Amino acid sequence: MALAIKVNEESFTPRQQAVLTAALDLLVENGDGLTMTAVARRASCSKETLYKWFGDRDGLLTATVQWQAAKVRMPQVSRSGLSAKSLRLSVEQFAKDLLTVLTGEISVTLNRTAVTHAAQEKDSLGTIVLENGPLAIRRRLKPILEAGRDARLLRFDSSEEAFRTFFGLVVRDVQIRLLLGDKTLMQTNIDADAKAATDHFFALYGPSTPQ
Amino acid sequence: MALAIKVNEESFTPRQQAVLTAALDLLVENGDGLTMTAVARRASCSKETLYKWFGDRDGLLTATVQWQAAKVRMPQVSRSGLSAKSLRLSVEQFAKDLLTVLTGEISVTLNRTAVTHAAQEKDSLGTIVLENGPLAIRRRLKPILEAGRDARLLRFDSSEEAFRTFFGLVVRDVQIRLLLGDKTLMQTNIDADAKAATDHFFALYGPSTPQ
DNA sequence: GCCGAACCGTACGGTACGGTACGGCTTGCG
DNA sequence: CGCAAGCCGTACCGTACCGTACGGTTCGGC
Repeated sequence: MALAIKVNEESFTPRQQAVLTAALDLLVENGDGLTMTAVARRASCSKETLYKWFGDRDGLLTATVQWQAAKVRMPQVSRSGLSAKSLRLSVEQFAKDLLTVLTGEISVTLNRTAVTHAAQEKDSLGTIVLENGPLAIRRRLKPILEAGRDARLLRFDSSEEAFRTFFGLVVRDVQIRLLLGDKTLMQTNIDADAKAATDHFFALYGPSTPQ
Repeated sequence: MALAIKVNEESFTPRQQAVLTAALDLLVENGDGLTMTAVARRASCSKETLYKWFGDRDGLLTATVQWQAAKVRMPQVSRSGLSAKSLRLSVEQFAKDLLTVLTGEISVTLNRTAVTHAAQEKDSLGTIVLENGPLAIRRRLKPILEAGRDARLLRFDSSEEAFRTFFGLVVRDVQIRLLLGDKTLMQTNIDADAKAATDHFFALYGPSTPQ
């Protein structure tokens, strides 16, 4: 029955969170290893309890992804003093945080799980990951960009387009390669990549550049 | 047993290709619907034949993905007359082709399949898709970029970095959103997006721009 | 026309897993 | 103490699907 979205504000009991942690661990260490029996054993609970709490396997999966995705709150960047330098630092920090999260094992696992789920006409996990991933990022970055525009430190017509370009400059092909299991992708210093992406972004949208 | 990579040069018989087509159709129309029984029924062949030809389910899956991925050869762009205008047109055409392929149903299905596969410590499909997707694109675009640099029409230190930035500018968040089943992503005119990406790329790497 | 090879259709075994039922244990409460 | 509720552990059932076996049919070679 899947319980739809139950997490929004009312959280889980500690015991339930222990179960979700066990489920997430199983997901991370073996993508398809999330069987109800395995979760029950790992969490030292009974399958009956799992079904009582989460309805069915999909409900458990959804709760796990939702719960974990909501935990991935990247640190807020201060948008107080809005000088050219502070704006640039904020953006660069944002790029760093984004890359750090995206290249993490948990993010890769969650995205893989959601993609697999979406491959079966069931897009609920995909929606959750989208909502807590790219869209959450957008919601957080957009005000910063718009503040930068108001302060004449950035130029763009559509903050949506600006954000998506920023996303592309930062992420590039990193995420898809990780999802596909590419191991030749060495962690070439996230800091350097974030700095380069920020340079590019300001080259495109900075005040002294056309368009 | 999976037959490792068998496709490289020796192709499949027409009958075998009909089987692979059936398998691909099943994949596209229902991601997880690729059961041996379904393929056999769709292709009007016996399961015994499937196992004889492809070894096991993984072999069939691998053959299907490999065969289809190899078919996705984007049209070559001419790099003959290398004027500023022709280079720009080549790059823009490349962006268009890339977006067209990536947003296609077959590409989404293949990538989802490969991601799912990679989520199970089996990265063979991921490697195949990587090899025929991003890496093939890179192999084809790099010489164009380097020719542009030789002709002083582009500036960059590493063609690898230039390519990856291009990829990011073109793809942005489109692919991950499609893989996650986002339906709010209207096809906002691939041509316009390709043009914008090309503009950005030349703004960053064109001859009159620092860095 | 005969034979063997390839293949179709189907039935069957084995297994993995989702979901349910039930006995037993602990805990809190009157 | 007695009882009820919640939960653990486990046995169990039904189903889906992989992989195999086998009889029947088509087809090319001799």
